[in-house]
Amino acid sequence: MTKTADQRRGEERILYDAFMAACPTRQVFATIGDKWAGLVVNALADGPRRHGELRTRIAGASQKMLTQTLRTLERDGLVTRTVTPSVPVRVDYELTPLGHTLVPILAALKGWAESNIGDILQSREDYDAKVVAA
Amino acid sequence: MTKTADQRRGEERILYDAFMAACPTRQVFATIGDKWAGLVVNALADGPRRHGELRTRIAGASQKMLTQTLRTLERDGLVTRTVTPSVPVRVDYELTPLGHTLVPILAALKGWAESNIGDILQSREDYDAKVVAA
DNA sequence: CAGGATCCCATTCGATACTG
DNA sequence: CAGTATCGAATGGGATCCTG
Repeated sequence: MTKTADQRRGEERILYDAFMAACPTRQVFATIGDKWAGLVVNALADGPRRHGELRTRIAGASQKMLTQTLRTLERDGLVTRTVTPSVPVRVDYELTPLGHTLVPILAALKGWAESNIGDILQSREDYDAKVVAA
Repeated sequence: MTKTADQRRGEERILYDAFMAACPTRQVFATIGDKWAGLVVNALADGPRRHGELRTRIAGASQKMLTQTLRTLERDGLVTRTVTPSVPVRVDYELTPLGHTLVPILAALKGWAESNIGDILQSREDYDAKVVAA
């Protein structure tokens, strides 16, 4: 009976896993909270884009990450992928209706971020200054 | 002149770094898009909590991650950390006014997730079925 | 009770090279 | 042009032990 605490942790962890598996928010967060997904959705917000266009618009994303992100979004039904089998293949990505409903949410988040980034940066400076002093 | 493409990538990367450094949304996302930060903010939405309470409410977060997340949120000025030097130390965490303004945004995201999780899960099933078939 | 310090495994992501 | 495959570095995150 000495490991009661540890055992409890283990049980909590199992409960947590079950809870998480059923938690919609986290599952969704796993996709759209992704490093690139938000940028991609924004880049697609005002119309379809070709793969190459996205690479340009989201300069900095490696081709690997871009493809990977697009696959995830496609899997979740947020974007469609349309292949036109011409001579150099052409692939277009476009937001689905569901994907479009996400845009305002992201916009709200973006708005909040832009409104409060000043305070946050200031807070970080203060905090870091205090830590150095301590 | 043969490595033009590579060089362009490198230049894009530098521009990207500069852009990212100045992009408020991404900086904020780095904090609140974190695996645990959202849960913590939610757990604090309706009042201050002690460290131990948070551990219980967010069962599954290791103590390390909880502390780390709280530190980040504190640094960003979203929560306050109050130490009461009693015999067993007591530490309370509470959302700042700024932190509270984030709650509705998170709630919107949560609402969207809960509304659309069904479609998303269905889409994943369909997608996976197609992949297996291919 | 709160949380710092370590160890260590799993995943992420970028760079590079290759295919249709 | 779009995408896949592989490798290696970096990071995230959990388990454990220790302090005030």
